[in-house]
Amino acid sequence: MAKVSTATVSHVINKTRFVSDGVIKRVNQAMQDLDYHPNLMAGSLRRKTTKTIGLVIPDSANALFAELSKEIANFLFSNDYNTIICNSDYDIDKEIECLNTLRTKMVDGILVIPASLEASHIKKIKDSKISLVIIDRKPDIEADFVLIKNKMGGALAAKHLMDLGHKKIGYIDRHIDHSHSIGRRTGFIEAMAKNNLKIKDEHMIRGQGLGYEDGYQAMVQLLKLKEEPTAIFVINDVTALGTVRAVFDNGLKVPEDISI
Amino acid sequence: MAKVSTATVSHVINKTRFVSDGVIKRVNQAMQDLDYHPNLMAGSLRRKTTKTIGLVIPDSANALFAELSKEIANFLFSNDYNTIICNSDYDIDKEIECLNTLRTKMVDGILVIPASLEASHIKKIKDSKISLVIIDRKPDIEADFVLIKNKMGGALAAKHLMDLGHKKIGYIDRHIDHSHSIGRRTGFIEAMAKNNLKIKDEHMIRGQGLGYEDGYQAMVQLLKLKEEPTAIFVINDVTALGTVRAVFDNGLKVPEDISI
DNA sequence: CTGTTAGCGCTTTCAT
DNA sequence: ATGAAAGCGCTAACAG
Repeated sequence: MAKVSTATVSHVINKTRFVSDGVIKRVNQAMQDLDYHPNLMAGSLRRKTTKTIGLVIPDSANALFAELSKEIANFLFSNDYNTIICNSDYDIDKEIECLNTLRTKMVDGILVIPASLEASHIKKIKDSKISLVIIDRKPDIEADFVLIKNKMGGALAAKHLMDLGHKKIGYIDRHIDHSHSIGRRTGFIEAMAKNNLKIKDEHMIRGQGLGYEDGYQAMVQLLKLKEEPTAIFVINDVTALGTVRAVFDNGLKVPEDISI
Repeated sequence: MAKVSTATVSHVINKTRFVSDGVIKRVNQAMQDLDYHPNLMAGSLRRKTTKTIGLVIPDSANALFAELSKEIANFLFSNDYNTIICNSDYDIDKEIECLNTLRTKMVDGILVIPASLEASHIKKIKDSKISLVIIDRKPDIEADFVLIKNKMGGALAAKHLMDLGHKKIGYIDRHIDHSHSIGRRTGFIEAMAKNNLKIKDEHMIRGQGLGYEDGYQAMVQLLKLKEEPTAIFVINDVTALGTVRAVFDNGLKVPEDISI
């Protein structure tokens, strides 16, 4: 027995042909002995399916996206698919490059967390026969989406803080409104309104961006007020870390009637 | 012009044949018009190189590994390679599965952060003609490695804390010794010794594992002592987060002569 | 039921 | 300088 194809054998087993257990064992043994690994490239070319999925993501090191992409990759792996990860770095041109490369690599499907709402290039994928799912943002094209319940998230955050006894609650976001901002804020404000609470104007900080430093500066601003909030909602984890740091740098004061 | 292959054209341009600029432009135009994307599978099969690299990693969501894998993927992408990420979950069997899949997908090279020092399966890759680089750990096989300077890291950490004025420094790790543990601890202790300082036995906590809860419990133990350390070295980020939380839950006391 | 063959879409080689 | 053809390693279709 000179050479044996796994693929052939498994095909034989699964589909049409009968092969005795003995033969299967011997074939597998031969595969081991020869250290034979079937060339999936060839198979993919023939079968027209690569068993790989592309994931286009703005920043795979971002804690949320890292967790997300891990789960995606693991799920796909356990279903016999592999994942090619491609960082767009929140840059449209890179996103286009990613998409084109993935297409050229003949991935069976693409998952994309769009860098922005400008999505004509994503529409091109949709128009091809590659399967497409858009995650986290909703550009104005026809496609399958997996989205966040922003409003509910905002409401839950407000409820959590109110349950802890907070009444003077601050809100930190960047000044540009996107769907996440709007949804979360709406949910947050509505939930507070139900308890007859509202965010004071001076407690609503809308800074430049969503970075660590932005959170820091926003909090510094809040700390200058003569009436500080006792809790703050921050739109995003990284920004929140900056906020936390600012609080520490200025001394943490926990009111008696509030639990952390 | 019915169908044009990018690959052919670029080959033509780069290697042997001369094609006028006009033709190149027209070909590129046609490619756009037809929305033609060359099938890299076919090319790979023929060329015997896939322009993709496999990365086997214990947990791609771990902050350190996430950062690392992002940098790797970005670097490779900008050099015209793609990255297939595969989580081993610190499990040897999964690691073997990852390696085999990657091999079957004909990746040009594999980067692996081993799940353990047991590496006979990694040696098999090394023995094949797939390029291999081992990162972060050093199993006992011949290969190319990228390793951490643990001893230096430990020394730097000690120096940092001593520079801040700390003299009573605690040390949290799990009880099992691996190369990272040994290296960092050695560097740390030596650096302290240079300043005639040492870690008190009761300030050296060696717990069960490296999780958040392990860090928490270790710190709780330290906080029970009548003489607490004023600073702690923790072997790993996640563990350290647990430690920090334990400090907060028990009230943070900053001695006057110490800066954070 | 088993063995043979055509062909996936490229790239490389060979002939013109 | 250009065109034709072979073949990468598989799998699906087709004979026998």
